[in-house]
Amino acid sequence: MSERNEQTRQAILKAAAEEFRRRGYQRAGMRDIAATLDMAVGNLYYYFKNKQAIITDLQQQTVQRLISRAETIIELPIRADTRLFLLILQHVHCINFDNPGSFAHMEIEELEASRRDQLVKDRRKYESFYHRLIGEGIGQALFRPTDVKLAALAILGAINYTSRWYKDEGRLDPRSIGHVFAEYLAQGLMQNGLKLEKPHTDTIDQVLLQS
Amino acid sequence: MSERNEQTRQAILKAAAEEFRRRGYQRAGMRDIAATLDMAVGNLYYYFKNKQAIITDLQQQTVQRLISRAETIIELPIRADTRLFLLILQHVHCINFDNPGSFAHMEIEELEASRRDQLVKDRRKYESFYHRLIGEGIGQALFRPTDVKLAALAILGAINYTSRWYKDEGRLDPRSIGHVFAEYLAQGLMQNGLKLEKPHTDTIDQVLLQS
DNA sequence: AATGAACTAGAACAAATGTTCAAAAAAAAA
DNA sequence: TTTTTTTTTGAACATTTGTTCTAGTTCATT
Repeated sequence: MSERNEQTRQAILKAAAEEFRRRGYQRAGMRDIAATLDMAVGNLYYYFKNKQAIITDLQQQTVQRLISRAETIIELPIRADTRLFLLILQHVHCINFDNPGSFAHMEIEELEASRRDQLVKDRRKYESFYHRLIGEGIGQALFRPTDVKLAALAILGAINYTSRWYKDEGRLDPRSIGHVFAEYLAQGLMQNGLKLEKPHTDTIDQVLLQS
Repeated sequence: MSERNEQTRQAILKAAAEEFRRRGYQRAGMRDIAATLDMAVGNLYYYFKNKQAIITDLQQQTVQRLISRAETIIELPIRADTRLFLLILQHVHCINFDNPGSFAHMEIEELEASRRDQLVKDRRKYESFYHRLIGEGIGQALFRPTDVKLAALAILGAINYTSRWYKDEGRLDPRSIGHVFAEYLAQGLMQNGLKLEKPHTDTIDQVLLQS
């Protein structure tokens, strides 16, 4: 793999993500993606086996970044609610800034079994960080008792939905949105009377800069 | 329009919703929908102008029900947080029980302009109930100050995402899920130290039975 | 039973889709 | 420059898609 090769590959991924975000995975055709790059259709197949390989690579890249950051966050020597805040903020930032559009298409049911299984596995792994953190918070009586899995699904739903309405030209940037979401969704789990402890600004910076 | 006609029409809508939920709007073909009903493809076009008309009708039906219930809820002589609880619970119930699958497909960008505009208008109207209720709660110092529109988007995201993972055979029914979500998402807005006041069971029943 | 309307069937069509392939062009190596 | 490898092209193919159309069947009404 040459340097040039890898660059083109990334360019294709970027264009595809953009197209998937604009028109959805189904509607975005290989010809559209090629056209964005002033490239012939067939050339895409020199870099990717097929269309599924593109969306899979895209989502894999994103979920790996999410997991990598989550692993860092969960080990930080700070309160569970503060870590949950970071986890949420980072996720919003990732899918709207670092890897925009890669999570626009969520229906993975019809991917080839092997690709789908790997993705599902990684997503589960990422979700488990939420489960662990929420469970930990409940155990420490920081959070009130609640259904851990449902809470995680609520949080992830709110976050992932952002990629449906977020626009670069909009009123708020991903970081601001992430901040509001993190505060709302983490505070909502807190025991009555307890107040969420937000992370320091430099801790946030540190997390968002990772990989 | 005869009785028979209307029945078949509804049967088609139901089958289509099921198919859309299972495979997504794009992937669900007219032939699939017809096959579910043991019906010829062409016959679908006797009842609906085209595929877009089906999804539009489906979503219109759902959003009308959501609006209708929201109008009732917002006028109830109870606290704003309690009404927000009802609004959320009812929404979860509606898209997973009353009109399952109708919100599975959310990308309305490529509908004919007239259909899309009407849908967008109705969705905005429905969203505005959240804006009003959250704004009211902030005004009464029940909720802490926050970005009203972002909070509404977070709530709607969490709710609409349920139709991606909810299964009839699952651990929890739509009402239980709605209950947990409503409690979490309404409590999360509450002023520090204030506790959400849940509605009475019969109030909930009354709302869920409507239309 | 006869008539007209309501409904259904399924082949056919045009457009769009993902994908393949052989040839050409560009780049790198000799 | 010549040769070899890498990259690009764009036409062609097989499917699948939404949709149309005509002919047939079923149904209600008289």
